[in-house]
Amino acid sequence: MSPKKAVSGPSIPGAVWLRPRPPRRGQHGLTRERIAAEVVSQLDQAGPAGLNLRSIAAALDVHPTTLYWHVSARDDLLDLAVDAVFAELPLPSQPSDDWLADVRAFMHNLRAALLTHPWSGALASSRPLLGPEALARSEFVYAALARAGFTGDELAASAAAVSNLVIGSVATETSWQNGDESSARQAVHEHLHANAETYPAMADLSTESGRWGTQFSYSADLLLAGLAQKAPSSASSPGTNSQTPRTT
Amino acid sequence: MSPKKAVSGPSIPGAVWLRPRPPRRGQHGLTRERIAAEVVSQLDQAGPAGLNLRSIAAALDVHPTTLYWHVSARDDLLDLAVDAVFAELPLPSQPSDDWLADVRAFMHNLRAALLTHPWSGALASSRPLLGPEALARSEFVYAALARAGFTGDELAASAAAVSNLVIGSVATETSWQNGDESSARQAVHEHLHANAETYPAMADLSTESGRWGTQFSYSADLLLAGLAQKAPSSASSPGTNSQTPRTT
DNA sequence: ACCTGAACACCGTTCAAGT
DNA sequence: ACCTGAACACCGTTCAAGT
Repeated sequence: MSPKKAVSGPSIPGAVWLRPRPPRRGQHGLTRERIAAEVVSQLDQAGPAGLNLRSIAAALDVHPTTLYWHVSARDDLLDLAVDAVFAELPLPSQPSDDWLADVRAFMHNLRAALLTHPWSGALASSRPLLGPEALARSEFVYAALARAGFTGDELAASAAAVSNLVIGSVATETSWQNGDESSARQAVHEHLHANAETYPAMADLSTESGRWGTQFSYSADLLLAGLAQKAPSSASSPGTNSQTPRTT
Repeated sequence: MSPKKAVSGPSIPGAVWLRPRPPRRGQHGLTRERIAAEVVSQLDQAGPAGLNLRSIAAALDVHPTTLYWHVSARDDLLDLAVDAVFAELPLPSQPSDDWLADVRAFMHNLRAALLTHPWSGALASSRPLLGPEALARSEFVYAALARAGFTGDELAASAAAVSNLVIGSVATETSWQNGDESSARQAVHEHLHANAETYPAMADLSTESGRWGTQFSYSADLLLAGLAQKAPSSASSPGTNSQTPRTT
């Protein structure tokens, strides 16, 4: 049984972070951090479907059921792992004077971190991100957008748009990579081409890979252009009217 | 064993659609459509975690393993279910003369359809959407954006941005609703407030629910503003903010 | 072509017991 | 406070056999 039986813990995913912290370290020196690190490493190797408590426990040299002292369910492990990925995201100690550049950099950094662990995009999109590392990054984005003049609901919506676009993009991208991407891409391309009358606009999509990066960049720039345009204090966004965000 | 053993079928999620169609109907009149409908209904009741082959088979009055004649794995069932949700999305038989309005309407309609089946957002964000119903909707968006003048990679990136933002938003929104949302919201609010020094910008976020809709709307408008601004043939987008001069 | 039936390997979680 | 050990209920998938 977990310690301090769920004082205020609602049963949503992400709820690990809302419960009181469990004891620091046991006889085996088992901590949430060590567990999280092992989960990340096994997810990297086997993906979410291949994750099981028994092998994690084995790697940590404890009995499988021991894990239940430190977390309350398998789902908690995924929350720990996702937050560990966010920890890899560089967090500028202080913001620059260009909020738009800060947001753009955040988007690209977030994508990079999530791509390093291909399972993380899908997980991040399907559970509240309430871990301390994730919250710290959110705070950074909120601060940048607040400098742009966004407040209240519009601030929240702007920040959500930024995260959702990035996380959604990475989730889509990595969902292709779970199998043999090039052959999948080829099969889809043939399928669209064979049904060119029903899908005229999509019929001649490029079959080349390696376009994920440029396409993401352009997607991000679309949103950034909208942010720059709608920012209440557009004076603080040097690039608004004169030059639209770069297309790298 | 599944029929026509995987001629070109790559092992990604979404691959059901890339394999040759299985036989039409068996002795029990079992079809992919009937299976899909049952999966949707059980997902509505129990969510993805509660889905199991045995109860689906029972509801369809067949032996559990019979399902393997019609699909090749549990994962295929999820693909069928997601495409069935897309089928609920109204698809205008012909586009209007306002591409921006068409895209905006699509975004709101897609959100509405996905919210009807709270499990669908997370699934849609984590697998390629290659079903016929999903492709037909993609085609509609591509066509609208093509009218705006987007081509090639920029067309693909624009369409991806639209879907990814909507699907990502819904996935986030529904991930809160898997448990007791109001108490979760409350707990997070308290947590942020208790750590107001570390999260100054997020500290006084509204704790009210019912803001999902307005926030989504604003998020969508941010992207739409970017699309309008960057559209090569912006003449065809009547609703753009006239104050933003295009540079290129 | 479509479905059955038995069987296998596995997995998350429980609970009482140890120290 | 932390961990063990046994046990339970369940679940996706296989394969050979039926019609």
